[in-house]
Amino acid sequence: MKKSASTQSVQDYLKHIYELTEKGSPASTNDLARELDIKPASVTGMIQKLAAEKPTLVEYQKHQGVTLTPTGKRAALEVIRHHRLLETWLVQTLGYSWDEVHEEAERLEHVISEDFERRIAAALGNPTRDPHGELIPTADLKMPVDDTTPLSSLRPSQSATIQRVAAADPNLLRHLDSLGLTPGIQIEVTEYSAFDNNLTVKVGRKINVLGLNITTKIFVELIS
Amino acid sequence: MKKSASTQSVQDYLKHIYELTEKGSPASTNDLARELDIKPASVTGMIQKLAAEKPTLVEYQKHQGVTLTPTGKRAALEVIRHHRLLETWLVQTLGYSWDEVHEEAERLEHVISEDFERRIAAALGNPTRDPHGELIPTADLKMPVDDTTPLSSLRPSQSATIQRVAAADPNLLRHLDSLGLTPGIQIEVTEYSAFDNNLTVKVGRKINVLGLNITTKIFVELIS
DNA sequence: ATCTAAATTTAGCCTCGACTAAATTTATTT
DNA sequence: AAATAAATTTAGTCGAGGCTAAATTTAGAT
Ligand SMILES: [Mn+2]
Ligand SMILES: [Mn+2]
Ligand SMILES: [Mn+2]
Ligand SMILES: [Mn+2]
Repeated sequence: MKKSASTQSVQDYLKHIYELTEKGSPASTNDLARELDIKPASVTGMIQKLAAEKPTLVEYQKHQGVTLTPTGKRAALEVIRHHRLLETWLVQTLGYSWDEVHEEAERLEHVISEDFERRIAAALGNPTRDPHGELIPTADLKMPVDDTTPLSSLRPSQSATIQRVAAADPNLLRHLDSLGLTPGIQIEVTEYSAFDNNLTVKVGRKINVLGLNITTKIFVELIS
Repeated sequence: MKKSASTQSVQDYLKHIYELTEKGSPASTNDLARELDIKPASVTGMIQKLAAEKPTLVEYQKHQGVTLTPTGKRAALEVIRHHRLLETWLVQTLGYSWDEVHEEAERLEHVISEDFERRIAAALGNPTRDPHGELIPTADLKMPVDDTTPLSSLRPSQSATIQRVAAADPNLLRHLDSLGLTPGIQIEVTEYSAFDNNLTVKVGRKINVLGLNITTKIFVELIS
């Protein structure tokens, strides 16, 4: 067990590299710079440093982007686990709403101890998803597989349960909350417009017409 | 309302200057260096920078030590309030013991939002003392006056309630806990030895003979 | 195949906050 | 009043992690 003691900065780099490489391709300098809100030149510098460290965290080929080594991936999942457990816990025990937790968790994720992590995980009953429905990496740092489908792919007469809402913008989150579109909620698609891809969705007794910008961000599990 | 956004480092300096100047005299470079575990030369450098900042946080005279300005004092109390609320909250809601909380609070104190502070304060019922009995600065950043007396000044037949235990060493804290010497507990002094200043103290039905090293660290309120 | 635009890297610089070694000031003893 | 010791400050250096401006590579469009 190594205590690598990486900095806040390094942890954020690893976290965002993880997210950008989830679909398989390496993370580009520019994308990383945009996500981290750091200038591309600075990102190049940091990536080069990371790629040169003792236990290599990152695989880097000039002009080809970065990927994580297994060690780097574990470090990233550690931070992501912290983040998602913290969000869950802020909502459950301190009454935060789902649009408020991200910013707070963004800072706390870097400073809590492994002991703290264990305690909140236990207090919450080892949850598998955070308030937005994002999967929480397990204690041994494996990311569970997500088998949800985007709401945008459903068609009339299909019913489903909302599992995950992939949105960060607090305004959008509050809007979705006001429509009742939150994880755990059951919905039914009643209409589809091929022209604009709008879906008409029944939530409880309310009916909403949702555009692609929303339906691609909501992930559901079909009810057979 | 200014968001000064001071760094972790600056916050720790201010906090320790506050503590060292509580008895009236300025904090010396060396004392500060020892408390912060930073070399004296570095402390001089930081103090000089702090004394030169836009809203002055610190009063500094070469070779005469530092004191806090009202602004600096407020900043220090803000951090101390965070620390003590966090300790209280870690103990109450996550089952930490009083010898474990300090280290965790030491890191969290710098990253929680004012919103977080308000939420835990409210959830705890706006407590006035932390798990060690230290007074928690109020929401408007005033430090309540402490009117306790050291246990060492009591004499046989006097009874008192433990209010505060001024110890940081986890081993000592665990020892005191095992003796039942914790805030809120009632005690009675039955014997005093003028030779070694030992006090014999009755706690519940247990009798302990305590040396100066312990009795000067326990602060009580006399029962008239 | 060439030209251009976008992406990426290099080079040089900066601030923060620490450190060591050396100089200086203040305090204590003789 | 000196001499010595202790405390403090100065001077110079370092690593982390940013930034800008300029050079270079790669990718896209004729
Ligand atoms: Mn988040
Ligand atoms: Mn973060
Ligand atoms: Mn503490
Ligand atoms: Mn601290």
